[in-house]
Amino acid sequence: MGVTIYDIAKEANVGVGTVSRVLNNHPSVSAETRDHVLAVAQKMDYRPNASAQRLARRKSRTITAIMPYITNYFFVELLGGIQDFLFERDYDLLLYGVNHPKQIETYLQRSLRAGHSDGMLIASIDLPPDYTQKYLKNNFPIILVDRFNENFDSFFVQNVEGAHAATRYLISLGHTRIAMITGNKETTPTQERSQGYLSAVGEIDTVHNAGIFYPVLESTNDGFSKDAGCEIMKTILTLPEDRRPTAIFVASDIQAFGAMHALKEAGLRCPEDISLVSFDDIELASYYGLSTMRQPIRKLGVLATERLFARMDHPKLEPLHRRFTPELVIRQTAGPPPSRYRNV
Amino acid sequence: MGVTIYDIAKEANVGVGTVSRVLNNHPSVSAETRDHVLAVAQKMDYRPNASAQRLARRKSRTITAIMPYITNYFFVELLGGIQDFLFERDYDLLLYGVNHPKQIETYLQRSLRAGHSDGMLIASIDLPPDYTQKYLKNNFPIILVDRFNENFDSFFVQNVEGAHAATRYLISLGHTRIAMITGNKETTPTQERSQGYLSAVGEIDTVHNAGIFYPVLESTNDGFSKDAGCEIMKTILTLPEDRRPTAIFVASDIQAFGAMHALKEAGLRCPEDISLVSFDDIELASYYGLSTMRQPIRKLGVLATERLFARMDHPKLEPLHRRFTPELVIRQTAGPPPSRYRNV
DNA sequence: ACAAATTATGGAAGCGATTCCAAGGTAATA
DNA sequence: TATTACCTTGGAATCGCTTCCATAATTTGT
Repeated sequence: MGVTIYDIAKEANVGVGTVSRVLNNHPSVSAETRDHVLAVAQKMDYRPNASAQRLARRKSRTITAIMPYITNYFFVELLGGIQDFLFERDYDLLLYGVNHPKQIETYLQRSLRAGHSDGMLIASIDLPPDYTQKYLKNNFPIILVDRFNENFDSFFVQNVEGAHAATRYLISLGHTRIAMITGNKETTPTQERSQGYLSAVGEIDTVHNAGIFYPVLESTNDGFSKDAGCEIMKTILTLPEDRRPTAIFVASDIQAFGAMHALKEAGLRCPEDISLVSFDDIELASYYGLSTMRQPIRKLGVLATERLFARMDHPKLEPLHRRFTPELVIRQTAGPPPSRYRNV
Repeated sequence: MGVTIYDIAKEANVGVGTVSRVLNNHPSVSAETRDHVLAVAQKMDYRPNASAQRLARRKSRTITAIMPYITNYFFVELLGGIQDFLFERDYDLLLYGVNHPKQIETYLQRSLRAGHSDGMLIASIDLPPDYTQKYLKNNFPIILVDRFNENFDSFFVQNVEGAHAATRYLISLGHTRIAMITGNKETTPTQERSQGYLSAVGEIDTVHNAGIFYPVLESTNDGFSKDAGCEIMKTILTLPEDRRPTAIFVASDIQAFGAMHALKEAGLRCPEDISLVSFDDIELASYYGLSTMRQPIRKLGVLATERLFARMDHPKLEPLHRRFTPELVIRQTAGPPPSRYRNV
């Protein structure tokens, strides 16, 4: 089929070793020979065979990223951070996008084939325990993003603290009847953010927890969707007004969009009637004036990839855990409660 | 390092050929031998070496997708379509996300290495002419998405017709002073959509083209951004009211969001003061009531990938060109012009 | 019961690179 | 001039698989 280094060697009257050295910029080749071989390679339209190089070098110059197609924004932003870094290093990216939870197992299995890639980034996925063992045993370089595992490098935001800060902010505005809208119960962000929320409302006697609301439908995904947010808000609005929360901490921007929609449909205004603070700070949040907790997503991607390369070079590094504190971005969806409900 | 089929062969007292056949489900192995080999492989925690398989099989079971990080939505949606298809076929996806135009050349170059991947999807990128030649010469399977090239399979939407339909819709509502907001001049969608727009406004004598507005700043990307849309709208709003358009065809949803923002800031309402129709129908368009031209993005991804597999099986297929007609989705951002400007 | 066809198996020869080792040639040192 | 050191070079061995070919063992047909 294609031109091989043997063809070049023959044509250029040198050995294959020399051709290989020229192609890899090895120093011990005379300038003369180098130029000649290069000229021949060019003339013959030589293109190296990546598979053969991978086998011989025992390196794939490829890394794998596995992540769910959660919100578009998170996905793209993280990917952008990763890819910028890889481009500089001349590495390729194998992407396993998870549309359905059952795909995770398959993908993790594939990633275990030797020579498949040199390392892996696992984002927003809880690593199954048996795979924890497998990766540890193989000493395969992996980095967790947006999740914590003590055995592996982990880069994640402090969900508990962030949720706590968001709720505290609502309290500081004078709200005393606060609720939370969140994703499916079994997801990690839901659990951690709920915890932060509960601790904040529990701290002050005059503040009531008006309830934590989960998506009703058992959806295939994590429940962090516009529609879920909309449905949940509708449910909340069926409450009699004197028991209805005046402020809601929404666990994701995308749900907050849905919630705002439901408010608008019900003829209620935000923040005049109900205040919202959410979590993520996706691109459109700024645009629609959502007050939210900002996560440094792109930064997470870049730093995690950087660490992956460090680990590929030095497999024996101790696990590193870096936590990032989300930052409150104040915009227009949260304000004081309606005067009739104002602080005692 | 790892366990090879030779290790298994020795341990199981069989030849390597037999081990390979077992692992590949080749029919001519006795059930007995098969079970035994499988048991040994399992026991030794054998994991095949992907690089060696690629080299020996002369197949990488990988395809490459190269596409710009344009709007998040387009990107993710297309990728989702591609990946769903690949998952079924047990193929891997190598992703080249383009953040900056200069990366394109590098990526195309890499894709040309033999054994790198078995085929490629090129989305929303105009193929440089010299690469057209290279791919043709190599007979490397490539499929174009969202772009047309007569030499290759192309899956694309009819921009001209779509823009024409959008503009006609505004005209049908009674508008006579219409403008267009679009991306950078040199991009294909801008050119094609402008053409459709111009032909529509040119068809009727009473309708005036109030101008095609491009992004002011020379941005590194294509100009289809929220900010660009916002800036352009601000410029338009500086026009004296009797020369200001009553309707605008915006070449992308994302710019329309920016334009709506500018309108709101200026205290104008949509559609009461100015009507908008845009293009793309990204996820949030439905949510914010944007009237727009819908592109079947995911479908494009699935069909293109399907075709890529057909081409990998039969490299000699004639180029196939499939055009998709965008569909007008009527929501709330377009209505009749203010009464004082209503039709003569 | 014997030839022919079928089924299982072992193992050598690839796939196309990298890399190490031996060796030839040249220059430097004494 | 002899010895040592260094720079280039050729080519065999290797990476870990697949696959083809030859052969042995078994089954089928007559």
